[in-house]
Amino acid sequence: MTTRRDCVSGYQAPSGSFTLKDIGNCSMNIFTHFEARFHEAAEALKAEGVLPADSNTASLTVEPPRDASHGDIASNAAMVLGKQAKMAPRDLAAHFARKLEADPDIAKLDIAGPGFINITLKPEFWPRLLKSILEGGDDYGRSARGQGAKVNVEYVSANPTGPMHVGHTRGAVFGDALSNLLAFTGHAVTREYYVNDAGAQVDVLARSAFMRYREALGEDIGAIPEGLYPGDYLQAVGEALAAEYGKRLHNMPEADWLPLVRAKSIEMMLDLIRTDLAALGIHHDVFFSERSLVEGKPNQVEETVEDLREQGLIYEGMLAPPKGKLPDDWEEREQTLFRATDFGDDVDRALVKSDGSYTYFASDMAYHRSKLRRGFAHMINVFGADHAGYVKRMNAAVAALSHGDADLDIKICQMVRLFRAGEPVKMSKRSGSFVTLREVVDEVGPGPVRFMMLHRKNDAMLDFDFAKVLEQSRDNPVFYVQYAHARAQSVMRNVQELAPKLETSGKDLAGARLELLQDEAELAVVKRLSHYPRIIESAAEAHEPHRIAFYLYELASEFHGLWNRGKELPHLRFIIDADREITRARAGLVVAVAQVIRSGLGILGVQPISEMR
RNA sequence: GCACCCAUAGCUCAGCUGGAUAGAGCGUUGCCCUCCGAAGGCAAAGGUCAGAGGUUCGAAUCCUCUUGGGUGCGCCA
Repeated sequence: MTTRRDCVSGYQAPSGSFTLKDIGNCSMNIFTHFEARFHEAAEALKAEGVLPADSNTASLTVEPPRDASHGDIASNAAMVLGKQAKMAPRDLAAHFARKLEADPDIAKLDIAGPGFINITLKPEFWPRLLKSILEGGDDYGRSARGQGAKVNVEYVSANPTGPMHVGHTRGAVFGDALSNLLAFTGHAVTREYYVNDAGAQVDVLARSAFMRYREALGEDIGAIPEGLYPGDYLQAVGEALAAEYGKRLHNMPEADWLPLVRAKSIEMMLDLIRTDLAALGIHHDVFFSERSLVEGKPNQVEETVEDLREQGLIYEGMLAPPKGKLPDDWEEREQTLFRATDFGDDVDRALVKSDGSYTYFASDMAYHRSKLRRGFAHMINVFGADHAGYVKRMNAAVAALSHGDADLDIKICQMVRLFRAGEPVKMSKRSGSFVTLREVVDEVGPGPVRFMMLHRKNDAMLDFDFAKVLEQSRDNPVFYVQYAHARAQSVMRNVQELAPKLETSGKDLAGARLELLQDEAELAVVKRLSHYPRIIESAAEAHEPHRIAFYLYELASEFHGLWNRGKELPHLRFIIDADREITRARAGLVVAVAQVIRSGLGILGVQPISEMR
């Protein structure tokens, strides 16, 4: 397993000062950098006998303190180790302080509160850090933490029976952004879509398309019968079938035309879905066919069941009826069951239907077995809220199939409620008045859709207001972050106007006299920038891309604050005509802010804008 | 009946996997600005973190129960 220490284990220069090279493989994360220092100090204290040799330092953390007056970096080292050392935390903290005070980057070391060790870094540390941020460019924040591990992210997986519904949007965006995030942190990500092309629903789809086929041949089909898909998006399928087959399908028995119509319908519906997803900038690497599991030779579902049977995880038995409301057609019967309860599920799960075919769960097990066999020890599934009930059984399945060697994290995206200027948008499946993904994207654009969908924790409900996401105010985070980026770009355009010869790339500005940035608000922005790698790593570890959206809002807020100071105090403006050196240094800060916003938006899959209009 | 998710300021929500005096936006109140470095700025008030126990140096965060809301609940996909 990867731990924070892994990425600094090769660190060789405990007495050297902080440079890009030293922590290059640590994504310039100053917190992991100093965490390594604390671990070194702990080792030294073990050697001295202050700490027991077998002390467990796993819960030692290094974080930014909540209150800026507490310095730049804080650690709980003395508090988590106090008990093991049989010492008062504050006394142990003094030992850590003794070990760390020689560090050339540390200006001040305080022991505070119950035993926190607070570190204030030397003023010259920050210009060096800003320089390394500028030199890092688009790679600033990137991390090797994933160590190239293969991760399979399955998301969307909507039934190929029609266009994408707005309800699919959140999971689609979430899965895509999470994939970006994991790729940015050194994982080998495969983006996968499971196509449910084997069940009864695609037969219904085929029959629905067949109606449209007859319609395309000129027949008056009247109303689409109950139970079939009425959507007019199937007209194109009917026409395509008519063009391809003429009247030949018409006189065939259903058993003959159904596979042909079904294949064509699924193909066209997947094209439709791919187009919808592309409108949001989403592209999967693999579209995995459920049908391929049962049609393949040998049948992979059978193989899966046999595997489990050999492990003694399959039995024939009866399930107790669910308590409370009993299904109308409940009949007790013996069935083939998977011992899901051995792996934390509530009940054992049926694998074979009464007609002898496999259940959806059986093929889902085979599907995850396929993922395992394709070398994925790490899997993430993004589900909608309506599938929350499947989490336990899927985890049980993966635990059984992998013998506990693989992990599956199922992320549930809660519902999205649509509003139009504060009024809920009514949606009714019965009347067919549902809002499609495409309508939302076409109305507000992909950027605002993506940002807003990621601006909530995935397991909390989300309100999406068509009016709000286009509003130009601080209240609208999409605007506020984009505005910061546009402002930064605007400053740089002005800089170039003033000094056309000045090189304004980040790499060039890394050579500016960044130590001239001494205003409190300027340093606050640099410090905020220093948090970025940490936000990235924690968001990746927790599988929570929304943290990036919130970070960007904070960064934008800090940047706007700096801009506003320039209004009150002209000497703090970014561009000082009479002082090229300070202008260049501030340009470096502005470019770094724009760079980090661009980087974060890139992970969220949002196109930054360079000019407000 | 059972399982899972949620509950934090008047409203909408963060809270970095257990840290210090719980944060932001909106709204409210009070000042400032009318500036194209535009699509405002500063400040203040506002909290029993749903409730009750427990775990420990320390809990909004972890455990148990209760209350209120959401989502599901034999072989459907």
